[in-house]
Amino acid sequence: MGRPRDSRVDEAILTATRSLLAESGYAGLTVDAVAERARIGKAAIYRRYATKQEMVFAAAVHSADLPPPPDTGSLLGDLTVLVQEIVDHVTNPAAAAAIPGLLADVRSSPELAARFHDAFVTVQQAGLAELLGRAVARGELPSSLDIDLVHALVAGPVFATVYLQNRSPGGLAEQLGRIVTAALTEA
Amino acid sequence: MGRPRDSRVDEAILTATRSLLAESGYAGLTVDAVAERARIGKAAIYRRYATKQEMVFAAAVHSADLPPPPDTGSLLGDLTVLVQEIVDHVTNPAAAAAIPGLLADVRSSPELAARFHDAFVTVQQAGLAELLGRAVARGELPSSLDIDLVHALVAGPVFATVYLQNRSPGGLAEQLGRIVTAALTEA
DNA sequence: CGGTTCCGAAACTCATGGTTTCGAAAAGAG
DNA sequence: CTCTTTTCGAAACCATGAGTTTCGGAACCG
Repeated sequence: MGRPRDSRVDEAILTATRSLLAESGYAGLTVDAVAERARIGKAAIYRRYATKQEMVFAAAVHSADLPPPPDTGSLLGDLTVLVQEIVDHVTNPAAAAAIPGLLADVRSSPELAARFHDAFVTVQQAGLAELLGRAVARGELPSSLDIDLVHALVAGPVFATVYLQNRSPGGLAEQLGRIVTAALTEA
Repeated sequence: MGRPRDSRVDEAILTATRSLLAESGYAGLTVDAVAERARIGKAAIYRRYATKQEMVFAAAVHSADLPPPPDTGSLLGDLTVLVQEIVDHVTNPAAAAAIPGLLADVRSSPELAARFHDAFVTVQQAGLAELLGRAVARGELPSSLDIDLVHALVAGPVFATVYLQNRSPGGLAEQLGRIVTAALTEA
């Protein structure tokens, strides 16, 4: 009942948020600037998102339409592709600007923390679990695997390279794919 | 010349900042609250630190008086101890609250970024380089090592466990020590 | 049509980072 | 011992930005 939301407004908000994230970073992003760039009123934003964080989350993370888990036929190949996907997501300009800020804000909001975990960590771990399951089925790996540990081993170095060392992760996918494969098969 | 700074004020600021970080987190920390808890004026804070970020940095990171690089006699032992030191630093309540926030703010301030990198990344890498040098001298490792990669391999999973997965890193030091040792010696 | 919800625009509140001012106290310089 | 400088706590002050509300008007459902 009543006038329905205009989906072009939805899209304009997300697009403006992404471009401003890339331009000004997370700290420099203001809701007024998003409204101005999207040529809409602030009320239209707050009708959709309760907080700035939710808006950023929707623009930079929720849109992480993860590709289906790859099947290259080998653990090494699968892992390398998965790492590359994480690298690609994390180096996308909007996401790169948003993720550290969200990671910080998440610590004062269990609500946002749960969403972020579902959309980011759980999704990555699901892809990883699938890929590891195939390796187990092929006999490449034993079935007793600590998925949290393997995920930390895969995603952690990407984060450290990009956010701690502030380096470009070129070539990291291949190196990390080899190392993790070796670590898992040698265990 | 003139009245010197009162070192008790210095200490009161840092102590108040640490306790408030642990209580309210980074987002909930206000400069007025620090001044009130330390029973000082805000001017005394801004006389010492240009921004809230610098204050937090001084309270939570700069105080990371890193222990000297351990020498346990083996690469496995040394790496395990180093990882445990990183885990301890990162799980200290004040630092745990501060680090994600600083990591986010760093991205809009090259000034702060450089300081953070020096006090955090460079320090960890120096300890790591020393430890690896000993292993090379003992013949445990070849001399061609990518220190950035090894650092990402060591620090990354700790970050992923604590900040992404939001889990307690108990037992991680031993597991990670074994895995990285294996990865380096099998390469 | 009538009621409800949307729209952009703009005004508003409130919290907070950061600056400045105040009178007073502490200390080095001469 | 006195003058000058810098500190001290306290409080007023300013600017920004998140979030709310109000407005006149338009779009849609029943």
